[in-house]
Amino acid sequence: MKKSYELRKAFIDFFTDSIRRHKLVPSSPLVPPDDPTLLFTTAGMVQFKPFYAGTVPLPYTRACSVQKCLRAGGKGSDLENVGKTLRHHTFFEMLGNFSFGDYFKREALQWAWEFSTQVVELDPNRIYVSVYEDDDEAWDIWTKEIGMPESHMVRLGAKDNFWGPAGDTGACGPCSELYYDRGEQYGPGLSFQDATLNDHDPHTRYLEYWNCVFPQFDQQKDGTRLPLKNRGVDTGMGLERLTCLVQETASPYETDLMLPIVNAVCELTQVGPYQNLQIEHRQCVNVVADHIRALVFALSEGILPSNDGRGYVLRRLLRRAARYARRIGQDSPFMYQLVDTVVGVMGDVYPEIKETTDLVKRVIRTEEETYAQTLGTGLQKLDQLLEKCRDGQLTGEDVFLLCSTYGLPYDDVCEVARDRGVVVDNEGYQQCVARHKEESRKAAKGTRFETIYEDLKQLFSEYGKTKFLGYAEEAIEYPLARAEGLKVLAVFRGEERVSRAHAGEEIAIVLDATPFYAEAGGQVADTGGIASPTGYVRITDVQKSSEDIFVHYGMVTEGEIVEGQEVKAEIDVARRWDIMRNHTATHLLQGALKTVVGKHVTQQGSYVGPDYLRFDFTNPEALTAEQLGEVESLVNEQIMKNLPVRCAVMELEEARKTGAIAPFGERYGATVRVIDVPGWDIEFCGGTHVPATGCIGPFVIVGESAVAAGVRRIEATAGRGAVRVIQSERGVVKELSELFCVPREKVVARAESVLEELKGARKEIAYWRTKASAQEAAELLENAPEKAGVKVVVARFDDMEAAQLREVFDQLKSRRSQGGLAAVLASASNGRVTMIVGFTPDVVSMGISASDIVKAAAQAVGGSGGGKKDMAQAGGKNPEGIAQALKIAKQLIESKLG
RNA sequence: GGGGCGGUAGUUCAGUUGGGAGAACGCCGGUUUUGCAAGCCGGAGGUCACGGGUUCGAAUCCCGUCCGCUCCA
Repeated sequence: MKKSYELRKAFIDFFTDSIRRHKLVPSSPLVPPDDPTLLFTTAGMVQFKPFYAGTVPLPYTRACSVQKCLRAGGKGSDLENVGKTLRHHTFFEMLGNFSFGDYFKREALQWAWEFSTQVVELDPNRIYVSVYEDDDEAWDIWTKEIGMPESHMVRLGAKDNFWGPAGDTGACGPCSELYYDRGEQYGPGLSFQDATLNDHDPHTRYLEYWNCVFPQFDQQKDGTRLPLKNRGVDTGMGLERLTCLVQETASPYETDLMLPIVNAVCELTQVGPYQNLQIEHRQCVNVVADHIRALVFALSEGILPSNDGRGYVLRRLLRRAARYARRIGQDSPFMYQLVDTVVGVMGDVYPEIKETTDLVKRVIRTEEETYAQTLGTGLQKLDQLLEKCRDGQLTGEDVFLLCSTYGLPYDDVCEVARDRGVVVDNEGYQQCVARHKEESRKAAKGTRFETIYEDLKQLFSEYGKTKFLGYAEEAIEYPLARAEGLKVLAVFRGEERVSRAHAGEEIAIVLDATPFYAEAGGQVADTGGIASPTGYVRITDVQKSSEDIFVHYGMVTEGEIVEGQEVKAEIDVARRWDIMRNHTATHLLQGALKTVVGKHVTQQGSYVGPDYLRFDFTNPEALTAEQLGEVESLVNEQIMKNLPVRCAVMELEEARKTGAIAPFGERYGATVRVIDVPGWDIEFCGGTHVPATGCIGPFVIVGESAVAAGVRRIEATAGRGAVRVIQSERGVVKELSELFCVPREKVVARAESVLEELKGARKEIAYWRTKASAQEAAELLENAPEKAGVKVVVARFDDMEAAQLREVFDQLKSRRSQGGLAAVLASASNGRVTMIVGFTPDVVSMGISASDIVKAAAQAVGGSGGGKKDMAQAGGKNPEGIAQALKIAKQLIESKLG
């Protein structure tokens, strides 16, 4: 029986042989570089999209690959199907052969047939085929040239046999799919046509295993389809399914690719042997086995679970797996223990997952633990809501609240409610979900280039991408700050393309070439100005579109600017120097971190601006003060060596050989810039740098913090920013040393002793204050008139706060153990009045409210107040009125007592 | 990108039209005990995330920022 690794090899050998001559291309990362329309690589053709579109020169016209794919978020997600069917996966490997303007349907189909029947020796009589409804060409190739009987054929509509595009735009076209009849035991008497046309194949008797797509259209953002520049072939065969057919297992989960993982799940959860499980329980195991593979691969590429974008997809994968595990009685963290199994099965083919094993385990475990906590608080909240609901129904709003706010899955809510005999308002819940989705969708529209997207696209087709002058040879030695003779290609005011714009208007400008760097790779955009013969524009931001059109945002400050004009552009060169210093310093920092903290340090993001830089990287724990000091020293040493900073543009493959760090992967076929600080750091980078490290000047780390679980952030500054930091810190120390009248090195000890003294003094003050107020309280009480068994104390203290007045009242109360007490106390300080009125409980029970009294009295001091019946306070701005206020309060209390 | 919830003692949290910052556990001291656990008595520990605003007065209301959780895109 053929093993999965033999099948991979057989496929590659078949297509790279001397007849077929395909170029073997390595799998691209799961995160497609430079394709924001796509969350993940969902098919083998993703990395070749520009080849079909014709936006890059073709390095070859035939290729084949074994591509790791993830279909778990966004368009083309199979997440919900995993567990429901036996054939779906979120993570899988796709074997594919591709033609870009080279061969077309005939060769593609013949080779698919040949590989199926002769190389892996599937039974020709059990192969069936579908074609797109009006694709007679493919139909004829199958029936007339290959000899497929019409009884083995079916024509299907766009839903099944029109593929793509991957993402929102790009290559798409009709396809022809190969199916394999797995035999009577998976659907007795079921015909191929009935299975595919009517979806009558619950046990997947006819397993679709190879999709041959013939891309010939280029789908636009608005949905229209233009002819594709390089029409060709794009096939994809799921390795898991092929292996299932060749090894004749009941499902892909029982092949040598998945079974070791499946068995490990069974062992860890102690459910017993997989073969003995009921079908529902098997599917739970499948879900865990599938999702853990997806997680290991995605995490190894540096994505971390988070609450949006790709990270959110990972979080959902993990939680879905955890939820299914709970169904088979596993409610404590365990999945992190499966990482080794996955690496054992896949690590030889994909060595990248071997290098990150520890980090991946740690991330998974933490995520499992936090999910358990989320579920815990969610269940607690559910408990409260169930207590509250009396008529035996949980409203849709409540259920939605639990899901959207506390993250408790809908299924779990229903389950618990059912056990308590409570009905769930499913309809109301669905309404809430629909409303929520609608609101989110509305809000998501209107991203940066949405409104002028079509115009930018047209500019691209007319003029090509904006030429960035900052990469020019002379610019590397010294930033190219100024350029003349540039042409204004377009001017935008808001969403509208205009021919001219006037002083005072906020606009966006596109030029044919520019010295301005557009924000990318963490480096902020340049600022500066654009001068035309008739006006001047102050530029504050520059962004580039996915076609590399630079859009300069700014305001017309003088005259007017007109489309078609020749203009001069000048960036703020001092600011650019600051940015370049910080950027090169960032590279030195990465090198230093790898040296001091360890090789596992990988970049998670960065920010490079004129005044400081930020660098996020993977590390499980905070750096110690010693490590930070060492990193800072190492960076400064590299600066002092004045190393040259070299920049080279080369092919990706060539660049890889240099050992350059490519943190987020690169699209194949592209040329890349490599920034090399010899002997210290080499990485792919599109940013601008100083010519030699000596230009950086001093480098200072200003902070270290956590960004997410397993990710730390260092903030630092170089050059002028660093000088400012040093000067300001020296200033602080100097001031302190002068204040304390001690030399600098004794400042800390002195501050400590002063704090200690202060603490003691405060205690002492509190002690004496209490004692003094006790004394005063005694006297007050002694001299106070008594009416109806209630002592009425009215007194003025100055320079006391409300809290201190209350303290006096407390003293009075504790001295008046028998009989009632009413107190009115006031204080003036800094031209403001504070007043409190307090009663003992028996006074309150006579129907007098402290709050009413204080309100009435406060009017005399030009203020207001309020509080409770037994204690109220007020404030005012008129100290002269205190005597009057006290009088009013006294009279009111006495009249009520009387 | 948008919606919801949250940030109070070392920890888990309470704090009800805005009016004395609290509980439990943990910690320290004392007492009891052969010793330990437990009990009893006492104590320390808080920029109520941060910054503005409203108010006589804000943990509480409003606005903004940061962070965490969560759902959707």
